[in-house]
Amino acid sequence: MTFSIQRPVSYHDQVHRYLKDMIIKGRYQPGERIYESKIAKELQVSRSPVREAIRTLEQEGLLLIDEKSKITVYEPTLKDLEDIYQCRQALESLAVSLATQSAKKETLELIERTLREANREFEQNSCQSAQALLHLNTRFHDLIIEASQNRRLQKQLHDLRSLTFFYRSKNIEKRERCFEIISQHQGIYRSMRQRDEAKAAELMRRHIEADLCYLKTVLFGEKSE
Amino acid sequence: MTFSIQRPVSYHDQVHRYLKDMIIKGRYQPGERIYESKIAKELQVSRSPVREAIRTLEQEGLLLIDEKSKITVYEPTLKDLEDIYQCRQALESLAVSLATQSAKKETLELIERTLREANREFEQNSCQSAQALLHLNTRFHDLIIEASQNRRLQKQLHDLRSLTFFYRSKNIEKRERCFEIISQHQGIYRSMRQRDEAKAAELMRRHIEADLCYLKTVLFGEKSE
DNA sequence: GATGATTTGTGCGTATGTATG
DNA sequence: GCATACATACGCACAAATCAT
Repeated sequence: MTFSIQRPVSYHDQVHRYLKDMIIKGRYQPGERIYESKIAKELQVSRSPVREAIRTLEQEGLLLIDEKSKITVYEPTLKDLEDIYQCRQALESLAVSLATQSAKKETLELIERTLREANREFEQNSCQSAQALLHLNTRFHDLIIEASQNRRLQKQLHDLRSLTFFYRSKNIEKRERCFEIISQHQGIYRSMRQRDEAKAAELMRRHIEADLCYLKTVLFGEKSE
Repeated sequence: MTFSIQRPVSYHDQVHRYLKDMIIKGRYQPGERIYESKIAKELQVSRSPVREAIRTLEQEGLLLIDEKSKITVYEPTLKDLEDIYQCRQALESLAVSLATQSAKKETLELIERTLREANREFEQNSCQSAQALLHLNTRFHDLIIEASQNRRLQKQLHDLRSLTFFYRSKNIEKRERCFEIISQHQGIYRSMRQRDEAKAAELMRRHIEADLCYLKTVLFGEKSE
C-alpha cells in the first residue's frame, strides 16, 4: 500500500460535503429553511466556513437563497425534473457516444463486470441487494461519464445527477423497473462493444426518458404520453 | 415609469460580478495568480465577502483553487476548448429544438430583428459596428436559449458561454467569418420559422462546430479536419 | 534550513435587517 | 407601531501555512 500524508481538509469543504449529503440523503426536507448559524453551532465551527459552503451549494443548485437571504433546500418540481432530464439526455448521450469512440478494453470490462454484478444482485432479490443494485446502476452511468474524458461534461453531469439522487435514495425502484433498467443498460453496453456510437447514444436517450417517465408516475402520479 | 425601492446589493455579489468581469474581459491573464487579500484591499472591503465570491467563481469554473489554496484564473487549453464546445453542441442544439417547438410569434420576431440589425452592422463595416455585431450575435444565441424555457439548460449554457466570452472580447472575427456566422444564424432562424426542430438542431450543431474550428485556427493555429 | 513577510483559514463582535407578538 | 428575538452581512484579529531570502 502507498502511503501519503494527507492535508487536513478545510472546514468549508467538510461543511460543504456534510450539507450536500444531508440534502441528497433527504435528511433535510425539500424546501425546508436552514440557518447558517444553526449549522455552525451543530458542527461546532464558526459561521465563516459555513457561509462559504453555502455559496458553493447555491451554485450547485442544492440551496436557494432568496433576496432576503433566506436559505432553503432545493425543492424539485415536476417541471424542474423534466428540465433536468432533458439536459441529462443531451449530455449523457454525448457522454456515451464519446465513451464508445475511445473506451479502452479495460474500461469496457469494468462496465461489463458492473453489469454482471447487478444481475447477480437482482437475482438475489433481498433488501440488501436492492441497495447494492442502486449503487451498481449509478456506477454504470459514472463509468461511462468518466470514459467520455470530457471534464466539462463530467462536471455538468455530476451536478445534474446529484439533484436527482435523493429520489433514488428513497429506494423506490420496483422489481419490475429494476429489470428494465438492467436490460437497458445491457443494450447500451452491447452497442458500446460494437463501437456503434449512434446506437449507444440513442439507447441512452431512451433509457433516460424511460427513467423520467417512471419517476414521474411514482413521484407525481402522472402518466406520461 | 414604475418606481421600486431597491435593496442594496451585497458585497459578495458585487465582488463576484467585478471579478467575473475582470476575467471575461481579459483584465486578468489566463493562469494568473490572484490574492483574496489584494482584491479586498483594492475594493475596500473585508476578506469575508471576497472569499464568498471566490467560492462562487470556483464553482463556475472561472477560478481554480489548488490544494494549497493558490487561486488562479481559468486558463483555457485546446482540449478544454474542445470539451466546452462539445457540451455546447449538445445543449444548444437541445435549446434550439425546444425553442422551435414553443417559441411564440413575438419571440421569433425578436430574433428576426436581431438578425436584420446584424446585417445592417455588417454592411456598415466599421470598427464600431464590429463591436455591435459581436453583441448582436451573442444576443441571437441568448434569445434562443431563453426561449427554450428550460432553466437548467439556461444556467448550464450561461456558464459554458462565459468561459468562451473572453476569446470573443479580443475582437478576432474577420469579416469573412462574420459573414459566415450571419448566414448560419439565418439558416437556423429559417428552420425555426418552419418549425423544423430537427433541422434547426442540426444546423446549430454545425454552426457551433464551425465556430470551434475557426477559434482553433485563430487561437492555436491548428487546422481542423 | 531558519526567519520574516505574505497569505489564507477560522472565530468572533457588531451593525443591520426581519419576523413576531 | 414598538420591543424583542434572532437572522445575516461584514470587518477584524489571530493562528497556521506558505513563500522568499
